[in-house]
Amino acid sequence: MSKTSGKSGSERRSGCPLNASVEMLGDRWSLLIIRDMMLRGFRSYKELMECYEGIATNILADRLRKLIEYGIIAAEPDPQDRRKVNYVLTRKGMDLAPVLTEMVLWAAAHEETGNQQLVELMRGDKAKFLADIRARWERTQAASGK
Amino acid sequence: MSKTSGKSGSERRSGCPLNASVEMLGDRWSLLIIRDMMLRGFRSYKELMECYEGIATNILADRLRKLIEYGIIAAEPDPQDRRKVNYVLTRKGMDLAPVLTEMVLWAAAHEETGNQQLVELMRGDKAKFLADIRARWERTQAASGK
DNA sequence: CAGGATCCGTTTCGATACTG
DNA sequence: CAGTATCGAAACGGATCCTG
Repeated sequence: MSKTSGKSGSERRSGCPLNASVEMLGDRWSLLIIRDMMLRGFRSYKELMECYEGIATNILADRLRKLIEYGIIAAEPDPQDRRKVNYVLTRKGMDLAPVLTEMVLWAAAHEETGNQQLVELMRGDKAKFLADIRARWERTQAASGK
Repeated sequence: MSKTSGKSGSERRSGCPLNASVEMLGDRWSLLIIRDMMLRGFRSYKELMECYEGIATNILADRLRKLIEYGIIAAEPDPQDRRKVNYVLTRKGMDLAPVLTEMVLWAAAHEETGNQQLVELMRGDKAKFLADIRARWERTQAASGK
């Protein structure tokens, strides 16, 4: 569908750093989903759904699908309950941690914001903060048998 | 506009860091506009327009208006040619430099990307890179009489 | 000519209802 | 619980027109 003018932007704008990534991250939900998986440890559709009550079921499903397609998250069966699906960050997704951190710090500096503890944690020792969440991620990777 | 259901998300999702900011940055163009103003020194409607040939005039105008409204950029008359308008980053906008930098580095690590020189510059000494672009910005501020 | 505003067809989003 | 189907609303993109 949609062959009105051939290329709808993505192809035209490639070659410059960021253009392709914005294609994925440049929407209202993706960054929030990644943030909550990274910083709050969310893993299931339900957790994400309840968090932002505003999101529609189909939108959440769609964003999760696209994030998977893009290699930022992966869906894997829950080790305890094989019927359940857990969404986990891939390494590529975890590598977004510095971006998210800088964004939270920016937001904290320029907007009213909640969760000052988290902000302080980031601001105090950014490198340590990043190392810590990465280490936690490594452990979950090991736990899930990867 | 858009008063279909009273509160369209922003109010419901406040309190958590990032929610409000994503409202502004979470779209396909805003981050690219900021990047080009910050990293490539773009200042005019025309420069931006020609850069991403894909963007429609009304969309660019709309994004510029919203970025101004949000305090990320400002419009001021060109000192040489009073008919022209220059768009410049505010301090709040410049403070996005670390975010942009991390994003570019992420994109460079995980996507094919152009402009490797820029990436190398960032990766080599991130702090110096950030200090440099901020210093350049300070100079333009001084030059425009602010 | 730069910097938009307006109109219009197309694409995407989002709320609700519904389903395995 | 974890989504899919549907359908109206909003955003987008392109072309054109307006204004200083």
